[in-house]
Amino acid sequence: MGSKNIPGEGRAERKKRETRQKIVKVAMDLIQRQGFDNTTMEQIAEEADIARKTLYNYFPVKEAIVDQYVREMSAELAQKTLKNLLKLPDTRSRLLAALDNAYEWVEVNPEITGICLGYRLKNTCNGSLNSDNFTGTQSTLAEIIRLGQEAGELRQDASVSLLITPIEVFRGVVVLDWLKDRSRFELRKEMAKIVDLFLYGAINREEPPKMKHD
Amino acid sequence: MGSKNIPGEGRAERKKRETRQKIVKVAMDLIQRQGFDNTTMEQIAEEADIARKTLYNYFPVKEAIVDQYVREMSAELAQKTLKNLLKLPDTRSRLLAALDNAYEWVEVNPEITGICLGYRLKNTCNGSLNSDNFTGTQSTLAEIIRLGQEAGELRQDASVSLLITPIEVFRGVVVLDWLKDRSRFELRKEMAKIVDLFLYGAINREEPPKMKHD
DNA sequence: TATATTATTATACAATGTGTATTTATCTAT
DNA sequence: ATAGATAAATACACATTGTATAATAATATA
Repeated sequence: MGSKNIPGEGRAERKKRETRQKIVKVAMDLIQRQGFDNTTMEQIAEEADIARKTLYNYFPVKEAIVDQYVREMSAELAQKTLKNLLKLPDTRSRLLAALDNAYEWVEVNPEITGICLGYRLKNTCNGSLNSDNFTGTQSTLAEIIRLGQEAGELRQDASVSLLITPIEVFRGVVVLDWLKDRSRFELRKEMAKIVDLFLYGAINREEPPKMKHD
Repeated sequence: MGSKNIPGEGRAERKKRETRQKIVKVAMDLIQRQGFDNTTMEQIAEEADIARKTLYNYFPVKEAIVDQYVREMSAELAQKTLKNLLKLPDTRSRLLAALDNAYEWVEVNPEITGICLGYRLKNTCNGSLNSDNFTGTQSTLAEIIRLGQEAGELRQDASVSLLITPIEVFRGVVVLDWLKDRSRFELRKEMAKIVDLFLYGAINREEPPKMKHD
């Protein structure tokens, strides 16, 4: 514990950070072993050797602990993924690779994924918009889109943030769909279709456009 | 109460249906007046003149009452909307009209919308997939896409259910985005951009149907 | 009418999350 | 180094949620 000495950090701040880390570690151990619902805040507090009320000082709800954990994983994953992106030839393959990486994790951690997505949506609604709300996957996707625009491959009349919306959301939805019934389809195959739809749109290109005004 | 006599319905079934309706009515009155969090299940039960436990027999969680209400509203709205769709010339205008209608309601009921979306996502995760999980807006969008495919306007190599995913999801996301900070943009303008993106895709084209926005 | 079935209820319970006040640890200025 | 300021940790009490159990009431069916 406290292996890293961060310069402008007093004892209090360091201990807080350590406690926070310990909570996440201890909580995730319990949750992975017993399931989310079967793990109480009491237990987590006990195991982390703090009072229950203190635990609530660090994380206002149980889901927030899971969210913190997923953010850390996601950031870590994004860092690794980012390096490999430039090796790939175009936007399509980059998108597929990035999503593929993310799903690998999702497939192994379905419960955690579901809890985290639900929590984030709820928070989005309640409007407490955090500035550090940017997850690892999101930053990866943003970079892919930026690269695509730079190369002239993607349309430039739409901002990165507008373009990221659909693809980011597709990701969430496909995951949810898959969580509902894991045997129904293969996550990756479905994702490939969605990426295609995102890139080329829903309009039929075989025939000339039929957009007539009257 | 009990104004409609449904043929094969005994006394018990009728009373159950009536109680259910009464709960939704009473609960929504309270929630609209006091807010969701300030309305307790105790209060709702009291007002509906049933025991708290009985209330839980009808709705397992408070959010489920709101969801039920939104479903009813949504179905009603969809019926009205559907009639006007055929008068419109193409998919683009139909999509915009349908979403426009839906947003009118959302703008008036932001809290309810947020609660309902959050609840549905959570349920999706937990995998209890209801067969009657199809909302009014979804059926409207499905019909629009079906019409578009029939006219050869939309690509036919993708199923309705696949095509509906992105547009349905866009809808949710734009709403969420708007809920976060209602002053930031106009719901309808943003939606128009998203519809374009859905139809024409993110790829840069030689003769592009450029997005028309400021 | 008698009986089986199902819904309602009272009661008790575990757990979540909050508010308040007290104690403890850390930081800062002298 | 010490005293006071500041912030965190804690104990305690509380309202609320949602569940489990068993007794009671209402309804359907024979």
